[in-house]
Amino acid sequence: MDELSVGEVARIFGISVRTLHHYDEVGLLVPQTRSLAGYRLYSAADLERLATIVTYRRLGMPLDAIGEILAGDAPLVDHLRRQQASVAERLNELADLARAIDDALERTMTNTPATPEDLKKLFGESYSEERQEEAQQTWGHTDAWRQSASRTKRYTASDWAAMKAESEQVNAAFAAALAAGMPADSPDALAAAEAHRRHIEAWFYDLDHSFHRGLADMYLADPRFTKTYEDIAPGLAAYVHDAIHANADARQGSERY
Amino acid sequence: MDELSVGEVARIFGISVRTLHHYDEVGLLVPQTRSLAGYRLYSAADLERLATIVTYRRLGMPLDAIGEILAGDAPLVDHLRRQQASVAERLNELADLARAIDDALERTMTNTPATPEDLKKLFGESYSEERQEEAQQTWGHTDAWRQSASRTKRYTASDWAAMKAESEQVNAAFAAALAAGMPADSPDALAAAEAHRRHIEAWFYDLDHSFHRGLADMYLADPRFTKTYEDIAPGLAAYVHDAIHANADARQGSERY
DNA sequence: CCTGACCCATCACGCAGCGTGAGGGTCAAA
DNA sequence: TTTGACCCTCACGCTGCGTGATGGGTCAGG
Repeated sequence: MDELSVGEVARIFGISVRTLHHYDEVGLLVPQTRSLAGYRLYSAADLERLATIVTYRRLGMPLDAIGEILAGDAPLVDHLRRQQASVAERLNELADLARAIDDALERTMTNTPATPEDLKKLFGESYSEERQEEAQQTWGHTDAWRQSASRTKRYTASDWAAMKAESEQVNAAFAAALAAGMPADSPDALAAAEAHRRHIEAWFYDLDHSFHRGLADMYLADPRFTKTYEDIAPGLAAYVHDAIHANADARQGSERY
Repeated sequence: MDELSVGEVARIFGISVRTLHHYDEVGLLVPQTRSLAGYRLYSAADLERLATIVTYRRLGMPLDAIGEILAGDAPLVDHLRRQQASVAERLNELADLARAIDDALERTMTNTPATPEDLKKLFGESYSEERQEEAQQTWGHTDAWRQSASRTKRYTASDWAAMKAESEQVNAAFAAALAAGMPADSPDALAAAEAHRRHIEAWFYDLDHSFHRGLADMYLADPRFTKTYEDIAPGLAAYVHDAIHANADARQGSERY
């Protein structure tokens, strides 16, 4: 007898035994005979029918539609067209979805706050989590710190990059004035000091001229800040300090509000 | 109190009440309070959370992934990337499917025998099922009919269209020879007659020259055939008849096998 | 005759995300 | 107080099988 068991049929067609059981359950492919022990036995005709089923299944057709086709109740072409239409629709939906996800991804990327890793990449040694801790200890109770923290926590990597670029321009202005031999109370130096103040206001916290003086003092007192400026040009730290004080002197009288 | 019931929330977000129930069941969105009667009451915070859920749901994200994002257990970007990958994969699969279905459809179409409707469209009044019946009565017992029937029953609409185009060329050849004043035994007329014979052999049944004569006689005897030719050009029916006979005279002697 | 290694069988739950009743309280207006 | 619109909690249904659990069948070797 050339009748095959479930396992053999499954291997031949590359489908699972469970699938054959399922087709039997729903009446899509009921094997013509059973052995005495109740084993399903598939005839050549069954295999032919199964071949058709597997083919249409690969086209994503639902089982009941395949049943109709095999029963001759409905023309194949109709089902194929319906399949075609539904696949086209899902294809469109998926394409929309893909675009929506791409958009979301991009928006998320550009809106995601920078991670400590991002910051290390941007600022090198001058950024470290311990230094942040220390600063938190020292300044954490001040309004300026809280304001700064609440703003910077939402900064993205590109925000930080923009900030850095701007701050380098400010430093370059100081360095240029120093290199040109301008005194610390020259208009150029004052302009640089004012730009420095506005830069900090723009990115971190409100900074009036008296507070700005304090900051300048700290730049000289804390060797890490001093080093930052001295690395750019020797004498720059003191120059920046003096310029800021001169700027505060010059402007404080003219503040109006 | 600005707490909303399920129905209100559902309307606002354009989702179903059942969906809200489901989110509650699986713990994705458990409304903060219940009324005394057990009604779900959604707070502003709940609505915010729901807005996020709905957004990600529109991106096709599974509920548990959304849960993780909301819990802060997993970064959003990871999930978005996974979504992106899986959507891209499904998109490819669907595109393959679409192609497979198109192929299947085309194969099916080109292999599907033409229906009587197709034939009526192609041949107009000259095709009718009664005429087929009548022809079956008259010729059904002949070998030529059987051969023709067994071949034509598999012809598709495009096969028939090709046959029609070819037959019109043959008729045009006859008409041209007639219009040019060539006698029915001129080489052009003979060539047309031979083309006519081969055309019938190619599409319908084996046709030797003696059988061809019989066919020519019938074209004159049956007024429906006669009309077909006379509609093309007056005198064409007789001309075709004569040409076929002349062609048979000319070739029959030279037939070698 | 027993044992083991594979076959096969029939339940029956699981899944993903709700849809869709069934059966029964609740609430505000008339 | 009745009505009608809402709300509640089960609980099954859908698609096409995957994945055990539990229990017999078959065949070769000891």
